[in-house]
Amino acid sequence: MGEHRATLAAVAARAGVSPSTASLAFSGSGPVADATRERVLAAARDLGYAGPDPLARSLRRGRSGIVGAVIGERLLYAFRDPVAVALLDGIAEALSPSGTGLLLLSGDAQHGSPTTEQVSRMPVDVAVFATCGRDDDPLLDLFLRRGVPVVAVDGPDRPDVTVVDIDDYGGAAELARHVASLGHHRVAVAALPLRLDGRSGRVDDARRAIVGFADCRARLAATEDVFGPVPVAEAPSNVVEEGERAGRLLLAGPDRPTAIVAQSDLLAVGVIRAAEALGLRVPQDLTVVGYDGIDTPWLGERLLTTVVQPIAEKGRLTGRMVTELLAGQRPANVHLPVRLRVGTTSAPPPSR
Amino acid sequence: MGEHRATLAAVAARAGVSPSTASLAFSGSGPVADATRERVLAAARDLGYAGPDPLARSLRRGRSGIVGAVIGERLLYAFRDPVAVALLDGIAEALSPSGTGLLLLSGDAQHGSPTTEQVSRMPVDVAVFATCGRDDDPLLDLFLRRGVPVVAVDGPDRPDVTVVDIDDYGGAAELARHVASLGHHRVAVAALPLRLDGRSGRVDDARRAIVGFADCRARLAATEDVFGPVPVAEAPSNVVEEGERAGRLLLAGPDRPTAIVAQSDLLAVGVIRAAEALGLRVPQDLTVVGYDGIDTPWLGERLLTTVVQPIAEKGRLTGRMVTELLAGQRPANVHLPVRLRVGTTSAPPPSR
DNA sequence: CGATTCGATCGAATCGATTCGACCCGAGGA
DNA sequence: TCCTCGGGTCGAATCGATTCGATCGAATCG
Repeated sequence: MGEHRATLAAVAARAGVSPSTASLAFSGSGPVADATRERVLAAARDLGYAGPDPLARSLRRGRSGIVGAVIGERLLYAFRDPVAVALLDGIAEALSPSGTGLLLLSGDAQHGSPTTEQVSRMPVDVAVFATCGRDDDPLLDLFLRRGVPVVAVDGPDRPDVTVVDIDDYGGAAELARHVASLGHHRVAVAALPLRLDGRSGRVDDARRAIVGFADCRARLAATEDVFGPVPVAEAPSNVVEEGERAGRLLLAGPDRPTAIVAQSDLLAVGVIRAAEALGLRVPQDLTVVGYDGIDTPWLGERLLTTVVQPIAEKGRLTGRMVTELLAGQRPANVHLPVRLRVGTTSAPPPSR
Repeated sequence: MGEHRATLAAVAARAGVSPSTASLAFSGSGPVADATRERVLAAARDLGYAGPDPLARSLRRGRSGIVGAVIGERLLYAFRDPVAVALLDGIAEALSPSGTGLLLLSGDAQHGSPTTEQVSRMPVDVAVFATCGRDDDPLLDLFLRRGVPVVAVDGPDRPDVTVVDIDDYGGAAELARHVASLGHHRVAVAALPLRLDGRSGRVDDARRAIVGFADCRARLAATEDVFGPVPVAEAPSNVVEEGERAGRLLLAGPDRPTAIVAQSDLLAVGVIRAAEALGLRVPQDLTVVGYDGIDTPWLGERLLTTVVQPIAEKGRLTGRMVTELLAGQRPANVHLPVRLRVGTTSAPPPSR
């Protein structure tokens, strides 16, 4: 165990060839006589040499063969979000043929987690900001300064990053018009995190000023462009439980809304749970709508009224952007359309 | 864009110090006068130098700061499996303080995916076989040959790898005895993949001989030690849909079982769906039991009878094993206990 | 006041491969 | 027969940092 691992030079020496030839024998690039290759491979076998050291190879080549996926929250939360998972899967699938690996990175430094500096020191060829396209993410700048190309999903619209996003505003607006056309006036919003700092609860003006996520901001703007200013409860992360908390909060007040616009399907499921815990029927007593268009097994036969985004395609396209960047190209931004799906969780408000 | 990125040497030259001093100024290890450090940092700022190149640093240090997580199937499938996700989350959490990254690796080479060779060339300090502790995984040997320590979860019991697993046999046996004590004799099994080759359907003797996964094998053995040989339907991956297919298959025959033992909760949910589609009531007409003890929102108020494994702890412990290996130690194997949870999906067989 | 120590800095070796240009030699063309 | 051409091989530079040991001046100690 103490002995050092065999190196390519050692193998070359044993095979009686120069290191350069040994390298050629392994990498396959360049002409090598079959006999020589055999000799090198045999020597490698004798010495227990399992191929060139990835680190040395990467240093020389100038690339690591690794793509970083920045996910904002704890792995657990990101993985509970079907949208994030599908996205990562799409990236992984697109990357697979080239043998590129996917490295999970945590964006926001929290208790015990590595510093942003540390994270940006990871050897990635491209960084994908998967679930946290915050406008002013320091990590984003760090990667760019380092010369690492960045793809931002639903991310900030900056000239130096490639953006893949959906028509957040358009979808949210169409959804809002649907709710309005049913006759609702008293509407409230269960919002995605405005910023990843763990805060939750009712959003006041000060808090509202710092909305850092493009998607969250666009959806909220669309809703308020239809209904005017509405009460907003913020969930600290995109999970059912937090949707339930936000729902309880919104339904507790004296002026109970007749419709709640949740900024994601997971939050919507939570809101529905909160409503039912209070004895409210959905949609008879309360209309609840979501965003994303994921499977919602929690709801049984009911179909959530929501905006369906092309998740799988988003993932695939993101993956393609990455491979293009790896190939040295500068791909154009992509803006995907969404579609309103009217389900069984929206209805006219109860007549008083 | 064409100009080469600044190097530490360039920064050192501009600051009027030697590269060694500049290195010290960045890494912080070793004594550097404050004034000197300032000068170096200023030079770095001028040159747009964002810190040492991770690849070079890794080569010199001999470690990459990356841990590989080998997940057997497509990302999408692994992420749909709450057990796998919780495991990864636990690892990520344990790794977080040290700033170590988690690299997702696909174990089994399939269409379009990188070869096993390619995967084993990733610069990882430790490899965790997260959801695919196949006994004879070639990837496992490749990593070991390369000198990369391996942690196998539910993995093969080999002297050269660290194993974290649960009492699969014990749990499955207790579960089987529970089912037997209810009076069931005609029992069938909906099995996890015996091997990751996409095959599904009824398992004959030839197929049975190649059970490659320790957990799957142990659970099956325990069931048959109680009931004797039973019909087995194999799911090609651990998702609800495949459980449903397996369920339909098992329920289709002339000699319909009165109880189906699913090797995971996800499969059990699928089996229940299949049963209900056939007009069978669970548990009155059919007993269905699972394994894992995850949340099953699909079942509404019903509680699955299952074996609960300590998922979160498994993840944490796996993470700890990894950090110990990174510290150069050789941790001992861990074997976690499980617990039978009797829910509302098991009952005596219908009287004829 | 001479000897010792400590802090700050520097030189040079090293990590392990890749790759460019040069070189050699045998075969084919003029 | 001489010249080219190209397959096969080798030397040496290079990728970009880290780190060990040496050096040097200043401060401390006896």
